[in-house]
Amino acid sequence: MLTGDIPPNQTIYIKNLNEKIKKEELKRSLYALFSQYGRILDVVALKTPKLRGQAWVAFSEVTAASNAVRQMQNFPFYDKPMRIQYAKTKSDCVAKAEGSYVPREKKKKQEEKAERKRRTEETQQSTVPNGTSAQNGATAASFRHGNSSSQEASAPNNILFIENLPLETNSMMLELLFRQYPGFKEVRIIEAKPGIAFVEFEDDVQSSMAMQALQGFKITPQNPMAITFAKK
DNA sequence: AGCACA
Repeated sequence: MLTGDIPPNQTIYIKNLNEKIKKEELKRSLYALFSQYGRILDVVALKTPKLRGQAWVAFSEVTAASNAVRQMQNFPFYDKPMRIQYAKTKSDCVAKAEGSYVPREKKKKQEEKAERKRRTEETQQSTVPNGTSAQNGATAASFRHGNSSSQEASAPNNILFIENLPLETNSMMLELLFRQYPGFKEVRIIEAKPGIAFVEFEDDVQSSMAMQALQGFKITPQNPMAITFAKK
């Protein structure tokens, strides 16, 4: 029983998170860590007694969630292995995107079931609101998904692999960019292979943050950086 | 262990 019998869901449920991490930092780190698998619609984390140590990450695609469940299973995140499953229910942000969102009023779990049934029986006269959201710019996902020769995303690594750099890029330029992120250690360029570089951080979480922040960064208009984790 | 969105 690895993930239990929970059917695939575009939202993942994460538990065994380090409860000492502040909510905002936790959400940002989760966003950075998981955005390599696809577009993230929302990250939810609460610190209430019942819900601390857990979080939900909603993706725009189920396949992104599936990859995340597999690849990040037991990933040591703030010194604790993440336990990841599919969420049991649909996220509000997803329902909103489909136009099927109904704000919850005070209700108990039993009434929720009844309401869910009622909702599906209703004829779908839901008017989709104005084209909402889709606010964050292009990220890692744009590159990997748009690339026909792309394979599986590499597992998280404290070393980043940078491609599509202008040929004249030197390590000083890259260091200026990457050293603004915590945990930065060093840049390595390969003289024999212009256009690529490796950037090392203290750990995977910090490298992920930098990846998220600088993904697609353009040193020249023709050269959006493509950042992935280096292969181990 | 624990499945929410206020």
